[in-house]
Amino acid sequence: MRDESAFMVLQFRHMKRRPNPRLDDVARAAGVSLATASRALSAPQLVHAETRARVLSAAERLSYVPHGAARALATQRSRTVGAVFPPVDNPIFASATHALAQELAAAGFTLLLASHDYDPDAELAAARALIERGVDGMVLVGTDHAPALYRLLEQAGLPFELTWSLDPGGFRHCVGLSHRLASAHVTQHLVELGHREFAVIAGVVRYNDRARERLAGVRETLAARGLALPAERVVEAPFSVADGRAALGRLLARAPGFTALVCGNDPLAIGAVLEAQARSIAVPQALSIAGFDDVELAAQISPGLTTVHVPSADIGRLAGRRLLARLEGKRVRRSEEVPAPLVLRGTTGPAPRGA
Amino acid sequence: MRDESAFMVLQFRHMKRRPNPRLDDVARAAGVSLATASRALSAPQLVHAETRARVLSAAERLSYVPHGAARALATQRSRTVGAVFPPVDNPIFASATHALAQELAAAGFTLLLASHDYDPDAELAAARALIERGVDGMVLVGTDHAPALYRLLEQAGLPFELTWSLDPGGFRHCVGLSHRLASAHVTQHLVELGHREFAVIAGVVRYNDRARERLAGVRETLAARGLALPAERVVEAPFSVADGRAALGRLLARAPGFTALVCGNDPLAIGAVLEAQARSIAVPQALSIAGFDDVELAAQISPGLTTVHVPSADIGRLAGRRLLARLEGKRVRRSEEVPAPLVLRGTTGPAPRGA
DNA sequence: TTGTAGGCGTTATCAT
DNA sequence: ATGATAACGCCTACAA
Repeated sequence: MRDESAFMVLQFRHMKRRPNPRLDDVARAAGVSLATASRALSAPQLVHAETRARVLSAAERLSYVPHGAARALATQRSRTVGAVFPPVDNPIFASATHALAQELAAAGFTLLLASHDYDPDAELAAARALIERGVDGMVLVGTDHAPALYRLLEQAGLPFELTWSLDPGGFRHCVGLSHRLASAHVTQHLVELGHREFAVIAGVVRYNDRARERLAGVRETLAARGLALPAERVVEAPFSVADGRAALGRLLARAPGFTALVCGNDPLAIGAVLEAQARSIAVPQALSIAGFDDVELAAQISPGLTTVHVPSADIGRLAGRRLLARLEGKRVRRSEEVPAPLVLRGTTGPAPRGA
Repeated sequence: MRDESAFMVLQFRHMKRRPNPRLDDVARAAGVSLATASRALSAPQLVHAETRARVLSAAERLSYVPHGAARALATQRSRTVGAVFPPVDNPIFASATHALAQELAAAGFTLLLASHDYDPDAELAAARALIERGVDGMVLVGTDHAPALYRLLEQAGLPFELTWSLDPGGFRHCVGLSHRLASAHVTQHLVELGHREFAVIAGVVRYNDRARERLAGVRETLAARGLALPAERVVEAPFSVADGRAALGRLLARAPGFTALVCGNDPLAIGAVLEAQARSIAVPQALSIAGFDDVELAAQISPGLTTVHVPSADIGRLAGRRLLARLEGKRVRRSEEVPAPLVLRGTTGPAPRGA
């Protein structure tokens, strides 16, 4: 029972707003018990239609807002899902975040979002914060995570989905693609165009299985054909168009003579295209360039960027859908692969004859 | 040792569905009362160093995780902030989201994120969901919100920050800039370059005060100079490079003869530049083009895009910082303006002589 | 410095 | 169909 006198004192002393109405107040206003009011709102079928109407109108009149923490404490579920993403300002993660949030909202769930800068410790800390907040499930990106994070999730019994990548062990829930395979397809395509001299601008591979696998895909494919990929022909660069430009500059200074350039992501590739054009290197006549991700701009620059289409919004949506299904006790297949087709546009072409 | 305890816990869970340890368990393991354990964790200075150490190690050993909902219920604060953003996949919002999340995390707060597609009703619903989750504060974008949303926030006594825009009434907390003024600067710059025939690709102005104000800035400036801006010279387009390309096409078909094109945002402007180049319209010799936002790519295309620099990450960071300050009872100035300088690059130049 | 006990706002298990 | 009443896990006066 609330202490009305304390409430009055507050009124007089600080002119404080009256506290938000509780279910208790709604019940009283509707002339029913607390229990009935609760049922009327969260299990309407259990209550007489007329009573229910009285409760609902009372709630409306008082502009009652349920208290999530109290509900969470009583039910032991928060209707909340956590996601910890590397820089959310990477456009591909941004669209996944949006899709995930929408998918969750449609089911009455809310997204708790944390981000970090490709730092496993920061990721662990962020995840811990989300778990304390009582998220019912979690979405992570890729498979490179601190062992302590996996332990934490498993000990807490929290369902989680890995995204973008497929779990190599195959026993964790994930929705993504084989970056190695897709990258191999790109490389293969260039080999078939007659290219023999390759260079690579890889994303930063540390703590990033996607970047690592993409690079491995190039390496494997070239090795299988007996083609060399000397160390000077491989540079790592962070994620931006400017980095792509600079990286191409470094490659050209260090080990010119390549006719095909495979990039770890689209911004890097677009940067490389811009830099090549600025140096009057004809793309694709003198240099073929391929990217990865298929961001919007890839189709808009000219020539259009050959790349791998990664359905990032779908990944976010699917991760949400799968998590929601699991929370309802449904079973989903452990590993879900999304299609990641090679998209051929204008930046790749036959190797120049003289090469 | 650490591995050992993890192993033991797993063993235990296997044999018996042990619920997660509560503070109670920690207290018992440390041989202190529940209250002391609580203080040791959330008000360490109130507890004897040695006792504190015992509690902390017990918590560690049991891998205790505080129950956020219970804590929130008891303290009436969730250490959580909500943000409801229009499509988070817009890169400018993405970087703000990232910065906001980081700023909050540094203070031990977590971000609840919801997004919508420029629909005030969806926004209202999303905000309501966040409020139910007990957020301590809220971040909104712009000033175009359902009156019911403002009522809701004020009734709940929730502190909130409007971002990107400045509140015209000047009495709501906000951190942003005058889109009208910045847009006027862009227009002014083009007028000074001798342009007299203008066209505009505006963002969709419905439910979007930023787009509306930017358009108004162009209109006002031209009107003040006695320059016309006929209706056929203004098109609205959603947010994308492809839309920018198409929009320029429409303008050229409908009312050619303009020498200056002001765009509501950078993707639209970049699309226009690409389309002009595809049509062999020299930029800026035959057509000057200006954007708004200064996304990364603006500086990378050639010629570089003249635009207004909007410090979106700063906006996110500041919104977080201001909200946190207010939650600590500090006062912040109601309206905080961020600098939004005009950035002159290569897409704008003197009007062609013959025009 | 530490312990005891009441309360935070719901849900859920009982009766009725 | 409805009502009374324990939980739920933690915080925090108040007492010792």
